Amino acid sequence: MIDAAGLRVMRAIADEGSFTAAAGALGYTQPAISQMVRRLEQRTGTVLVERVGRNVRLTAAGQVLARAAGPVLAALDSAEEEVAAIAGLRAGRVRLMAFPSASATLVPRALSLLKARYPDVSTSFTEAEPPESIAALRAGECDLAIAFTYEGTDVVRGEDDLDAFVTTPLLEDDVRLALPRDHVVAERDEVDLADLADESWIAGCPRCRGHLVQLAHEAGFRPDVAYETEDYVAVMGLVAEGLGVALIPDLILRTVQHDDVVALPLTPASRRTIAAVTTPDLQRVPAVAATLDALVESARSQPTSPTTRMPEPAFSI
Amino acid sequence: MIDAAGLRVMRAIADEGSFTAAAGALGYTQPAISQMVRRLEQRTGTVLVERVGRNVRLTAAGQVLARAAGPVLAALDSAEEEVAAIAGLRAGRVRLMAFPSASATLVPRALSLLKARYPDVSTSFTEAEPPESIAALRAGECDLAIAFTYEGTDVVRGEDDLDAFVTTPLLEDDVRLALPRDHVVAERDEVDLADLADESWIAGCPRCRGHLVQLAHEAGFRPDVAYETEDYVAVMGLVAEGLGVALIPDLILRTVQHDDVVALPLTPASRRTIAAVTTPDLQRVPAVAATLDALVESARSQPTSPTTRMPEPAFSI
DNA sequence: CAACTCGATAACACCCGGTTATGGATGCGG
DNA sequence: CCGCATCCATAACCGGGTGTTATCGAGTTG
Repeated sequence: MIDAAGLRVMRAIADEGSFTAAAGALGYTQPAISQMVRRLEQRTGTVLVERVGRNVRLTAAGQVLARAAGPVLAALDSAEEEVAAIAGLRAGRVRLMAFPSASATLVPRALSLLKARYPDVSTSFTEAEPPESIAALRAGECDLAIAFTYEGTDVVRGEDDLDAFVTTPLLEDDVRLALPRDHVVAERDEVDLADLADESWIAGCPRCRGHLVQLAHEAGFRPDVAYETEDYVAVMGLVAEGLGVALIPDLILRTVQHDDVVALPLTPASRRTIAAVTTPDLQRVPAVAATLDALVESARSQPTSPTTRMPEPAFSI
Repeated sequence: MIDAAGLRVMRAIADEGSFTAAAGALGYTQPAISQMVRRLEQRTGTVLVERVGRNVRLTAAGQVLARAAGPVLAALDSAEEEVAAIAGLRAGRVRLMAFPSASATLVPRALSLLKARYPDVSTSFTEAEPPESIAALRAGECDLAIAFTYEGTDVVRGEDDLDAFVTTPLLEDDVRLALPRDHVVAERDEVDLADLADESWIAGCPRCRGHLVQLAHEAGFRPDVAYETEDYVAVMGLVAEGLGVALIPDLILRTVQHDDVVALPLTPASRRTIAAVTTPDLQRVPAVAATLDALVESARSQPTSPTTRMPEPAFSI
């Protein structure tokens, strides 16, 4: 019934003492004020201003409205400012989820970039493997998920919600074979998986294990998975001790090294794609977009090994 | 930029969890909400709701608006209620001014009537003779003035602002001649002013004195004004002691009596009109209108003497 | 899989809320 | 005392904000 514009006008009249002056203060013309007051008066059914000679004066009811204007307009302005802050990246929040090996490299750099640019955007970060992070994204518990997929398969499984998500490729990461330095094939430049059909295998996360089984299947054998751990430091230790061989993404080798372990490229090459996933809506949230930018930049500045390269020019947003 | 309607919509969405439900709660249709949100989003330049599957969820910015809605709308409602209270006579204020003899009779009864009907309308009352009360009315220091005028002249002098004021006649009050009981003409039923040309006169307020001089002039003499006082009790005392004669409005004789004084009708009759004066604007203020009604009623219920009668049916409002 | 329901969109209508142009009234100053 | 400046009111007009109905596509559910 009564809106912010009305209050603004009443306050201006109270402050300025005349319709014309109020109009000037608000950037309106005088008739606009005149009509606004008339509308307000017939809406409230009360006289709001007393026309006295050439000027006007507020009645008791008019003063009530003029007095109410302060708090209301202040609250409105502050709400607007808060939203503008979010829009202008002077505020906002991004909830990020990433799988462990991204947490070690991509994410810290990206968050640091973001912090440098928009110190007032707050970020929260949770480690989660792709399936859970996508679920969290769908549930609205997360704004940006960093997931990976092995060649061929899609980042987001279940083609049902194809454009419910938008994925931005960040890195392509070669999968290498880790084996003890004293292994017979450790001398080679590259290695065929079939040559290791009889080895004991060490598998990582469930999806990585699935990928291993898949690759082995293509090479014509079923791998003997003797150990399973998601901790790649442990994997390296196991490999170094000669307890087995493992597939390890190149990105991890950037942070986890072991003198007694060599990591060879595979033939045929296998590769996983690391991508940021969000929803079309969230992607338009400034803080999310900024984080995405930071992630892309962080990925671009990763030390590139010969086998880890940038993905195709990202399917543009 | 952002108005109350927008906040109301955002809050409804937050409360109801869907556009359709929000529309229902607000009495709108669903597309109205849909478009409102879109407008808000392009005004703020920010995503406010996240479309997730079939439902929607507010983004951080959207939550800011939904949260801001509470205080703002509450303040708006309370302002509206306050104005409605004034309109509905559950609040409001009337500043009344009246000349002394009205203060004694008309006003107390009117204020008592008003208080009984609208206990929450507050009244203030100041005694003032007509010229000052009209000035106060013009200056906005008073909402309702009770003035009187002697026959012929207008209540509001200065015909310049004819319809700047609106006057409501309340009573017609005969002017009588007060003289000592033992005076030679005290036996008559009525008296001609010319018969008292040689008396000493006692004058009241400046205007009353002016009226006396005027009447005497018409009767063909200049009155010898020996005493001047605005206190009618004193006037009666002076008359009783035979120090002079006086013109006294009948209304005053209702409250001020003296056994040794008789008050006779004049020929030709002289009469003053007592009227309430306000401005057209103020007359439409409920509390003022209610006070005016009470005054009219109070006047109607005054004990009527044969010479004090109701005025012509009031020139309608 | 069908049905229901939700949101988006298009097309349309209305009136709110601004504009310009003009007139009447007030108050001031020569 | 009479213009003149100024203030408010009003008329006419206009754009667009804000609602409507109708329809469609898509997600959830039995």
